[in-house]
Amino acid sequence: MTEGEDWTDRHVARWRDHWIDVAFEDDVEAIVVRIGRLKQYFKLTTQQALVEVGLQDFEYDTLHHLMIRDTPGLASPSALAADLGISNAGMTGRLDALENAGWIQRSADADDRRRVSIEITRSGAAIWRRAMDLRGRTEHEIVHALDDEERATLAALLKKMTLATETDSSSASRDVSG
Amino acid sequence: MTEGEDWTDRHVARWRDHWIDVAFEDDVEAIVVRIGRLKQYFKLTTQQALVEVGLQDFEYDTLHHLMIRDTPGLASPSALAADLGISNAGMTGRLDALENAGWIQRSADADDRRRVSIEITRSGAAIWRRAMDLRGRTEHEIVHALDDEERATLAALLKKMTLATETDSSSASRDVSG
DNA sequence: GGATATTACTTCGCTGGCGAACTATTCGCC
DNA sequence: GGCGAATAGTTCGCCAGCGAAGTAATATCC
Repeated sequence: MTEGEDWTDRHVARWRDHWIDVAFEDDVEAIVVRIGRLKQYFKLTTQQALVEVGLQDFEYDTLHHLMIRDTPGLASPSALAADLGISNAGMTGRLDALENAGWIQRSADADDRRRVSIEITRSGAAIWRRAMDLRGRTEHEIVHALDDEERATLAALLKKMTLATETDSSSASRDVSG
Repeated sequence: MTEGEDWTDRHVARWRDHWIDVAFEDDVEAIVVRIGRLKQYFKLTTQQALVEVGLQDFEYDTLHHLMIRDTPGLASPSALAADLGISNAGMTGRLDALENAGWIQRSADADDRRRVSIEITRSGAAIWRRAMDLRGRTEHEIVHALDDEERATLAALLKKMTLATETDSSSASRDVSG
C-alpha cells in the first residue's frame, strides 16, 4: 500500500501458514504487534533521555506518575503503587531510593498515623521536567510521521479501542501505566 | 467526537495547563499514552492466559520468540537474547528454566563447540500453542471494536510510524519484542 | 605455528520487584 | 469502652535479570 514493508509485515507474512490451527487473523496480529513495537521504541528512547538526565527507569516512572495524578506531586504510597501497577512492597523500595536522592519527601499524616504522605521536592520536580522534555522530542518526531489529519484519525481509532478496554468490566481493565 | 472520554482524554485535559514550559502537544501525548495503555492491557490479558496454561511470563516470551523467528523452534542463545532484548546472562537463566521444564533442549554444535543450539520440544511447542490461542481471544475482541475498514486504516497509520522508527538510523531502532 | 584477539556462552555478585508475614493504627460494633 | 476486623505501610526471603568477569573454543596474523 505505501512504500516498503515494516518488521510486522514480514512477521505476519512469515507466519500466515503456521497459524492454521490457531485462531488468527493477520490484521489483528499486525495491529497488536505494531502497538507493541511502538511502545518498545518509545521505551527505548525514553531510556536514552533518562541516561542524559541521570535518572533510572523506575525513578522516572515513579516521579512521572506522582506528577500526572489528579493531585500533582502529592500521593499516598499505596495509591501511587496502584497507579504504577506495582506492589506496596516494591513501592516502599522505590520511595526509599527517591527519598534518599532527595526527589521526594515522606511525612507522617497527623490525623491518621498509619498514613504516610509523599510529596515531590523542588529538585524532584525539576529533574522530572528535564526528562519529560527530552523524552517528548523523539515521540514528537515519530508521531509527526503522520500529518495533522492522520494524527486525528489515529487518535480516534486508538481511543475506540481504549474505551473498549476501559469499559470492559473484567479485572484486566484495572489501572495501567501511562 | 464519539461517546465518552477515555482515561487519556482526562489525562490530557488535566495536564494541558501544566505543560506550558515543556514542549508539548496534546495530540502527540494522547497517541503515545493510548499506545502505552493498549500495550499494557494486552500484557495483562496475556498474563491471564498464561496463568491458565501454567506458564510464566518470561517462559512464554522466550518460547514465543523462539517460534516466530525465521527458523522457527531453532536458535542460538545469543541470537534469541537479541530478539528478546535481554542480556546473554539473562538468557542462560531462562534457558536453564525452560530446559528444566522440558520445553526446550540444548545441544552442542559439532562444528563449532563454542556454539549451543536451542531447539523447542514437542511439549514446548504444544504449551506455546495453547497460550497463543488464549492470548489471541482478548486481542481479537479489543481490535474488533473497530470494523474492517477502520482496522485497515489503523494498521496503515501505525505502519507509517513503525516504518519511521525502523528507518531511523539511530541505535534505538534495534530489535524489539513482539 | 604459536601468541593474540575474538566469539559464544556461563558464572558471579548485585539490584528491583514480588508475595507473605509483621507492626502499628484506626474502625466497627456489641 | 474494649475486642476483633480492617487498613497502611514496612520488613523478609526469594527470584529474574543485569553487567562484568571467567572459561573455552576458534580465528587472525606475523
